[in-house]
Amino acid sequence: MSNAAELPSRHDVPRGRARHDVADEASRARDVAAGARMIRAGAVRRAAGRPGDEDPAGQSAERPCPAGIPEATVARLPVYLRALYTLADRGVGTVASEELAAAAGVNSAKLRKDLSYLGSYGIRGVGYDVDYLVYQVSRALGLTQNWPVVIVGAGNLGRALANYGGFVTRGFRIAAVLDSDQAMVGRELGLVVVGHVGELEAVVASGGVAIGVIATPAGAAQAVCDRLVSAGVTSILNFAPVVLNVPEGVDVRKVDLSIELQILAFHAQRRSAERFGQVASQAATEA
Amino acid sequence: MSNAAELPSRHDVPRGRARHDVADEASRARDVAAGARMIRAGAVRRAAGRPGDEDPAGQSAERPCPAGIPEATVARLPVYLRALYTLADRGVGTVASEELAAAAGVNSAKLRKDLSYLGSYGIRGVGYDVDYLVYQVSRALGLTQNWPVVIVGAGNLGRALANYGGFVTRGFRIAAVLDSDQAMVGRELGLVVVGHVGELEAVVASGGVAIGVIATPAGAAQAVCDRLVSAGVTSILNFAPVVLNVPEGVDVRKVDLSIELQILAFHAQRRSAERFGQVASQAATEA
DNA sequence: TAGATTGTTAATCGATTAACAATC
DNA sequence: TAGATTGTTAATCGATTAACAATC
Repeated sequence: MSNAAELPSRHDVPRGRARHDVADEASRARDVAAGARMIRAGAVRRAAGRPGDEDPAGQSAERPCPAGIPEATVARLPVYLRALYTLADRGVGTVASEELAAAAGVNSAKLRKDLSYLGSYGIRGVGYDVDYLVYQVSRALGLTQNWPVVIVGAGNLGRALANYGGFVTRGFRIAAVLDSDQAMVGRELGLVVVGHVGELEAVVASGGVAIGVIATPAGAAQAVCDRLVSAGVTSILNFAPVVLNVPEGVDVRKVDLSIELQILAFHAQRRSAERFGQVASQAATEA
Repeated sequence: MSNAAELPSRHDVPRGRARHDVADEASRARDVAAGARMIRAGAVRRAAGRPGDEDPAGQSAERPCPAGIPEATVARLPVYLRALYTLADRGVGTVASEELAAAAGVNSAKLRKDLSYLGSYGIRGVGYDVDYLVYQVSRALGLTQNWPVVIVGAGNLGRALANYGGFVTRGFRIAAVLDSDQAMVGRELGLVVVGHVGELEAVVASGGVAIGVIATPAGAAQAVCDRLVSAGVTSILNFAPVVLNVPEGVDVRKVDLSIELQILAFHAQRRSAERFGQVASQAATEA
């Protein structure tokens, strides 16, 4: 199965848009070697290297950015992608960097620079084709694959995650939700049934799971992490409030409510301090 | 009520630690003007300005960092604070930057530089007093106040947040959980009863709420945000997958599961690409 | 004192941004 | 062509880090 055929399908989204040949953005990757199909053919070709390079094997569509994309850029691509989907749903066919940047909450120079790391997918004087850019950003992020994810911990948070719609959408699917509590095992959450955490290794192996989500209490997180890593998981999203120790080559991202709240508190305090001079915040002391 | 008296209490945590005069870290801020109580008196004085400055008003303890703390540092302070609490619970009285940095998952130079923005709270040749540093970091973050928080949205996520223990702990308390669904109103979540979202303005006003958490569906988030802002909330933690528009002076932080997953997917893809050359990841295509 | 560790310096690195030549 | 907008340059800004003087 080609990657292109796994482009997250948006054809289920009702739209009444007037635009060219949308149905087959996905097919573009397949027959891009056929060349100059549309206005964009030049841009696609250029993505492989310098203008004028011929890219005879048609690999530009397969490997658009051999050089590394800066971390800060990677972190913003999902935001752009979301904004692009919103535009597409509104029937917008083409968008200028200024508009897209506004929708994403960044400035346009940053947006253009970020997108330039993926390749030259815009048209000077015109803007970016929304669907085409959706496809290119999706592909850069690895979302033309469908990543199976295992969620460990079926407490409040794990249940929230399993029921979270955005999870099942483009690029990810829940392979399993596991819990150590037998009372939890067997319950239906979203589309899956909670399994016992003892199945962790089997689920990872049989499901080809590369991404694990830790939604356990803090005390259990490191042990679960160790087991995920031993089983072959190399990407971990950690909701437990602990710093996980992982070997080289394993990627951990952390989502931490209390840290976010504390950062907000810092700024709130600073604002109060500015308003009241040296006196502490009314907002908090009143309560 | 003085700020110092609102230092988040840790006396409920069972500990068997051998250390000096712990009971009254909180009181330190009150009588710090009394001066040289301990080895640290010198450091405290210096925090106000250059070594040798006299700081006759004793304001150093009230305003330790007149200059701005870098954003990157602010974001790490909560991580240090957590590591410090863990050390304190283990009965550790003093910690070197190398150890604390390891516990927090950063390098020691960064840790020392970060802490230096708060003041000079270490002792050369010795390290940092754990309890004292807990207090100083807490104060820098504004956690010596107790911030009332309103959570809007009592769906899966809102319920998870309301039940989240870390929420109620040091520095924050849930003033209300609100939902637009009458079927939800009246249910008990953690320590509070779900109210109707119509009460939002009243709750914010009467509770002196400065921090709002948006845990609604994407479609409702901007409207809720607007109402929170109108009501006077200037710090917002947004779990809805939308870019919120807020006026100048309102601080929004975003927690977004699908963005984190997408960033993980990017790195996972890159690792597969490195392993297999140009071929796409097995992990995902197998499944 | 001698050993240890902080707080700070300065060099390096990466990210942001305005401005504009390229070009649609 | 003229107007518009991209992609890129270069300057600026902020963050990281190793190294070490200060000093406990």
